[in-house]
Amino acid sequence: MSGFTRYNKILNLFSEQRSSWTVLEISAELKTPSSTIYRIVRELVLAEFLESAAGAYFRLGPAFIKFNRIINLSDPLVRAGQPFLKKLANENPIESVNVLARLYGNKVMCVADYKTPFFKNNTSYQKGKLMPLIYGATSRAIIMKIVGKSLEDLLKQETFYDDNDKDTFFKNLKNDNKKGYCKTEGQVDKGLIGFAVPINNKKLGIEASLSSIFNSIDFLPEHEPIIYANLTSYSLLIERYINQIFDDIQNYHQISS
Amino acid sequence: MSGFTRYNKILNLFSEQRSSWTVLEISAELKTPSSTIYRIVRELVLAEFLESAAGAYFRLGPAFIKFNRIINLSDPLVRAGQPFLKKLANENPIESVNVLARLYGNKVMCVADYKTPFFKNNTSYQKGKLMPLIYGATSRAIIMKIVGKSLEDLLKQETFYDDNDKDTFFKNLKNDNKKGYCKTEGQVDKGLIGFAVPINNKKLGIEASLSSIFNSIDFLPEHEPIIYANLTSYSLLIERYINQIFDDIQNYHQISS
DNA sequence: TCATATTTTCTTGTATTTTGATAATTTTAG
DNA sequence: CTAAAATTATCAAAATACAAGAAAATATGA
Repeated sequence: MSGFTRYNKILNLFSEQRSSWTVLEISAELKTPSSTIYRIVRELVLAEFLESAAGAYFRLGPAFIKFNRIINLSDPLVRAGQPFLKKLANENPIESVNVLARLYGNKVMCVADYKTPFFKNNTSYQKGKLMPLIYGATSRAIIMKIVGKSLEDLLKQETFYDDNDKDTFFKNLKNDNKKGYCKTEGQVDKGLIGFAVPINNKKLGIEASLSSIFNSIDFLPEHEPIIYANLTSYSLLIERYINQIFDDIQNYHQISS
Repeated sequence: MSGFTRYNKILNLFSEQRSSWTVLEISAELKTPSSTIYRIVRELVLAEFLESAAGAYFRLGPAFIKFNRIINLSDPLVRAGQPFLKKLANENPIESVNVLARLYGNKVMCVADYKTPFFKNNTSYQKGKLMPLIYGATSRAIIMKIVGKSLEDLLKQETFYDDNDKDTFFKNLKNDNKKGYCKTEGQVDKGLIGFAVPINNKKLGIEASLSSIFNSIDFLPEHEPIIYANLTSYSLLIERYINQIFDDIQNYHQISS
């Protein structure tokens, strides 16, 4: 273990399922002497990436809350998309969850969302939660704009159920590209139906999607064109706004240098 | 620069005011050769603590969003307090922002909040933003339960305007303790009035506060007893709930070991 | 309260990493 | 396509992380 890995391995032990660890537990898990772990943990506590809790346990520290806020205030995608999610929700014909998601390694992560007040179910897409790459409209809308070697690399780690499953996936992807949007039902959450369109900005390296998710039971076929129209127009607005934010950042850097 | 410091120094350059940096800029700022910075930045990008953006710029990476989510789902204070904020808001006689805040080093940080739909102004207390220790009810309610050497250490870094200012501060603190809650007007944000009560759990090492903030213009003296009663009863509920969560965690660790 | 157990820090020579100057390569922009 | 900019690779010297046990500090419980 060397470099940042040494710290990252410890931080990555802390999960939704297990959010507190003692030094001895970490030491056992990573097969590393406890004196070493004590030293590293002390460093992380000093930097507020960990904090000590009751009974010799440690948990993730407030530095993450601080940096998360900075991202929310400054990430061009979040900044550009966040303000439109509520508006999109209000223009949808039925109760919905609206999600802005992006590629994160070879998973998909929601970075902003808005749920209408009376939408009862929960989607699996929650801010910060990693989601599978090949299931659900939210994810597929992101991949549909990726081509060639990039796509190949991305899918390299995915395992399809069988060759037929794989063929269907690629056929759907092609179809999505023709239509301009994705639609899936029950792929990620039973009882929910999702629609998504891609959001891209090559200059800024943004590969993302905007989606609206509904209860299958509320959804009627005549809603589809409205949903699609809303998604499309808001995705264009967001893309335009991203460019504007980019220009602002450029100007800022030019002035201050 | 050694150990985690070397990574932390770089990460801490990224702020609300300046959220993207090039390697050369970092190198100049930290007076460290660029070849070294390139190597460290590469490590941080690999771990997704940074990500590369357009034009050779880097910004904070999605790892922070991921870990922030884990904290929201698992931090005892956030878990215990979050569900009550909306209820507290609804029982207040006027529109309000309701904040759960905690000690973070020698600053105060909001970790959860709920604003009633028609509250127009913004408070400075935002999730993840560091706030001064000695101004505002939210902060003072946290310090009021800290005594002796801990208090001394905490205040060591604070600079009071003059001796008179300092005296007033300690007199207020004593008074707050007698009343059981804090009230300040316009200390942090002009036009806002804040009420706060402490939330503590010695076993878990929690030093926090619960507060309701109102527009001064909406506030009438007869609201005060209701506000105070609400804050007090919810703070007790939250403290009890924290204990329950603590027991759950204890059980979890006993079962899994 | 004191004695005991647990947690954490300290100490040390040695092994491992990190560093930074420079060169080589890749990417970007016109 | 070319030139500039950004990034990676190399490698010996310098810095530091490591492991193991001892020591200290802290928590626990009768």
